[in-house]
Amino acid sequence: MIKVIVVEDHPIMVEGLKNILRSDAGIELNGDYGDGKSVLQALEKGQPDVILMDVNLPDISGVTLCGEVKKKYEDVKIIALSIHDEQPVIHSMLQNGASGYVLKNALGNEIIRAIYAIMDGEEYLCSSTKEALKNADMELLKAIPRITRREKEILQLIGKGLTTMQIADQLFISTHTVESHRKNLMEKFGVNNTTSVVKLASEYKLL
Amino acid sequence: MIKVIVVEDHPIMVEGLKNILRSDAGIELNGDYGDGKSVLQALEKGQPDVILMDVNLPDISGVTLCGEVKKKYEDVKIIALSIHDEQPVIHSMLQNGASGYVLKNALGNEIIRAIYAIMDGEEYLCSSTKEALKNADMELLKAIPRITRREKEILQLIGKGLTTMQIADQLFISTHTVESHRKNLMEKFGVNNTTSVVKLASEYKLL
DNA sequence: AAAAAAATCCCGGAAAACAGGGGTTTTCCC
DNA sequence: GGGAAAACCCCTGTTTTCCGGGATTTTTTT
Repeated sequence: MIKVIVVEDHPIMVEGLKNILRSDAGIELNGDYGDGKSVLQALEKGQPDVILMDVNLPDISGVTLCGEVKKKYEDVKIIALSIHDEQPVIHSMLQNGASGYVLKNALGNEIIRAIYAIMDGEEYLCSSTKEALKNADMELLKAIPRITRREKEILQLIGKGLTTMQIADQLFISTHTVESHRKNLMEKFGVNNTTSVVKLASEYKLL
Repeated sequence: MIKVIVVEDHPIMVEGLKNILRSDAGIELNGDYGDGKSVLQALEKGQPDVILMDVNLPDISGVTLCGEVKKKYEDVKIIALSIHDEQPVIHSMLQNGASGYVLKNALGNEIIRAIYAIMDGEEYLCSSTKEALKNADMELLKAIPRITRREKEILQLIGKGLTTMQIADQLFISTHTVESHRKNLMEKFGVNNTTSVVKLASEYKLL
């Protein structure tokens, strides 16, 4: 029996997943958790074979959670579940140790297939995910940029529509500093204006 | 028996909803559809009492679909299902005739409760939705701005990171015209820079 | 304790966006 | 069909952002 746990904050979705998993005799559902903290606690008392993990959780990002789980329990396989097909999101999850990536618009049996595939040591990507990755060559694929606390702070204020000067005033730093951060954000996101930074940040749920 | 149909593009979610609806003896599930077009077709051959409708569909926006369905079949009650708790989204759905709004992180029985409530002629909002609406007084609530074809086009190009001049070139209009549209977008969204426009548009899934 | 990363500050010129004005053509409603 | 509103188009001056370099001081990590 393959032991599976589900990490997902939408109860209706959990309901659907339970249903799907129940339909397969070789899979045993060992509990579900609505956020990152509770699953980390639960793992201390024993690990499943596979975690089905939503990428958007209420407390911490799926990318971070995935990395932490794999660091502590390297044998646990993780399948990412997501509504995003943005390449950097997919890429970041895989880099953080996920063995599979299945979009939420996938059919139920793709989940089952994914579980068996990764138990066989394969990496499983659902068809839409493959489609999304196909166009870019893996080498050039950008991950979600890692931004610092301060940068995030400034990003959020920019998102609120504040100008450089207003941000400087609010954080008690000079406008030059704000501009530096702005510049670094553009650099990290690989774009050349703040609008695009905000758009990407919004897509990656960084705001 | 209350006849219900589900409009939702995530099969796993549909699975969960089916499960929940099956558990109630007074509700009968009359089919599910993955996009707006197919549900409009299906409605021509007969209407249910209630439609559970996802706000984010692959083909048309839930807001539009809701309006169209209500225009043709005013007796059909609609419950919006959504992951967003943004006020303008909620407001727009309700203005377009939805009788209920339930967030996807709601518990299964909230769906059941919502169905019965709206069949009694009430309006049903789940607790998180009420929370989201509470802070703003209803009078001032902004709906999602209605933008024109051209404006949307320009919005998308801005979202791609193009400058005014690049957009002008691409659409064969002058930079001044682009700036006018930019201005109108800011006006309609009630903000004073493009970055905020893009952020909001992204939240409302207008890009 | 050394090295790396983050956060802070600085400049000047070029490029773009913004604000506030105007006008013409569609579209929609009565 | 006619009037109003919306959509679309254009212009000028001012403000803000962007780009290209810098530099110094804290943290954090190894």
